[in-house]
Amino acid sequence: MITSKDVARLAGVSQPTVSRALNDHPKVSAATKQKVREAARALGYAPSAVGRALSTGRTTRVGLVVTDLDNQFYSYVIAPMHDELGRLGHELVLVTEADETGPIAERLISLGLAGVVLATTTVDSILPARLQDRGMPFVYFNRVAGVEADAVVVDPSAGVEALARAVADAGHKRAAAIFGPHNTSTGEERERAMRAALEEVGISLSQRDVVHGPFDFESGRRGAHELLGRDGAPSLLICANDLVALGALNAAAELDIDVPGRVSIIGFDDLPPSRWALVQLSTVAYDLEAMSREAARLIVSRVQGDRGAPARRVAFGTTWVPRATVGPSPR
Amino acid sequence: MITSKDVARLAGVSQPTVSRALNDHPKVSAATKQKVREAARALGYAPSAVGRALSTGRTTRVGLVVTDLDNQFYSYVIAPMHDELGRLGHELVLVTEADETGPIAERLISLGLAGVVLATTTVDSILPARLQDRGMPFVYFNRVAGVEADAVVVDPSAGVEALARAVADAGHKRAAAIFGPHNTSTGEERERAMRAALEEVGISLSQRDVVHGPFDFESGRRGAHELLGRDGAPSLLICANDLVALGALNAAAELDIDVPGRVSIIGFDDLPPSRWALVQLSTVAYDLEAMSREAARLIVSRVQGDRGAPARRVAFGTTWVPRATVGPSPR
DNA sequence: ATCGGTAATGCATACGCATACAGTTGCCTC
DNA sequence: GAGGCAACTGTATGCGTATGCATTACCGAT
Repeated sequence: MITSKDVARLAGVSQPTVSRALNDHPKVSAATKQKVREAARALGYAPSAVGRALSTGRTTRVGLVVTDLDNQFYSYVIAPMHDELGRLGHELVLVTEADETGPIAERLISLGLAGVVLATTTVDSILPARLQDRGMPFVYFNRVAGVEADAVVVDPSAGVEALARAVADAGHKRAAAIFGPHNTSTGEERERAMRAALEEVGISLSQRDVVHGPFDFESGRRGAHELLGRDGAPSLLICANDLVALGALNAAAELDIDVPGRVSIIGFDDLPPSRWALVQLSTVAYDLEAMSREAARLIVSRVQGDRGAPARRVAFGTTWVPRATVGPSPR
Repeated sequence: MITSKDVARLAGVSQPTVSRALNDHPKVSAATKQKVREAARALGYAPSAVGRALSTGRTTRVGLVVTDLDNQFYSYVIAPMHDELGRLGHELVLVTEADETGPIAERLISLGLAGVVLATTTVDSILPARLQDRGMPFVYFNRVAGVEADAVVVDPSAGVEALARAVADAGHKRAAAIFGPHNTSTGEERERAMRAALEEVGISLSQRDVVHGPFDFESGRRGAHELLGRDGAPSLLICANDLVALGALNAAAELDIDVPGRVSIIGFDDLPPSRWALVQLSTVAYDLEAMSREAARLIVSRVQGDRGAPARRVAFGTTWVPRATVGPSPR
């Protein structure tokens, strides 16, 4: 390994001078900087992030904490977040932990992360409190929990209300729903917003026609098989997110149920597959890419100093995007 | 920050004893280990990966180098690779670099990565040679380049040959194709295998009916618009991978071309969306998850010592998976 | 010519951990 | 009862970088 000491020897200066020269310290002469830079280039010197981290007590690594990394939702989060972090001189480290009660806080500290983005916090997780105790900066992404902290969230109301009006106008009277888990703020909030909006427009949602499950394809597939398999099923199926809706759409195809002829299906997120011509899922959209980038910016600004600043909350609005999976209520 | 020195003070031992105790060094008495462990727990001590890395000259971070992180193919790679790395006590750091001629080798060294998985190497990339010069262990994933090194690859032949026989039996005589980029080993190899297999069964592939493009959805969409828009287009469209095929399928939907009534479409990879009831893409399958895990195991074993061992090459076989997008040739 | 001052650089050290090596026990053996 | 050995544990040090402080050199001013 090539160290700053090697560069120093070649440039004929001391090691600290190399450090200062390469970090563009103002009290190093231009001539020396030039000399050092040339020596560094000649040797192909790359400063060790490890040495720097130990010396400064800080790293440039940001952790993205996700429990279900195989959920495709995150593929649309990771790319922009990683890109924005890179732009800001930071790296992305993926961290999963099935069990948030375990020693994950210790693990995050141990990894030498500068800060953390929590993307799958459940409301009963003790992780936020632990992180706060330890002084580890963090940002909630999409979901929030008890502890006050920076957060990037979605405000479902606008999109959901527009959706409700649209389906009411299309003549739907009874809805079914596959909602998200109760222990996530996102699940609860969307469910609350949706129930309120449906009630507002006079669409009924019987307890018999509601199931809950994780935010994934299989949950949608299973839920739809259960809800749509029966006789006299509602004409409208509302899903916790797009992946659930895609699962439901596929279940409908498996059951040979016409969409939107017999049932209309609605998602939430507007992931790219929803826009496919083959799919054309009606959904509630928001700017997930911008949201991912915003989370990156928030955690970096938090890491770089303003530890004491009050918690910021950035909310992204939603819009209703009607596509081919919604139609008039049959009969 | 809580350090081993704090633990040492509380436990009434020296710092090195803490280090040895927690690393289960054989020459530390059981009583001392117990005492140290209790002190560590009481303080919530988490060993600093940074300090350890500096001291041992090694980290547990593995980089996954990808140019187009937003390509959904990688979402199906990242989850299992991350999981397997975690199992082996390592972390995954994502690294992208649009320009592989830049100082990326230096960056990889600088980041303090123990090893690297190259997932989007082009055959003309200088990165592998650079890494080899620097003594940075790496593994080719899916694609390979000039420098000899560990590699995890797909052998397309079995699946492609079965595919060719199947479509010949279905009466197809003329094919079109959207192949991958010429500067990727994967693109070239699949094209070669496919051309050979088609020739073997007497299906023609006119130069007019071939386009090349990146391995993504848009490439398939664009290519299909070009190839299928014309009169007298072939009855069979072969795509470089599933994402390309999904793009092509969607283009067909946009053009109102019946699949497989007027054209049969074939992919390569068997990504989960291909299995959706809505999609049912006929494709050449291999075990991408196992492949991702294998890459993780290879790089870790390389990092943990056997630097000198000869390069290993693990090839995954393919099978032909006929689904709904392939049918008999019209007329 | 001497001195103060400033700009530039070197010296010493710290960060947290691991490890070679040097002690310190205590116990066994003869 | 003395020497020796095993079993532990402490001391010293190094990893690569950054930074406070001391030092040098050189300038201008008196």
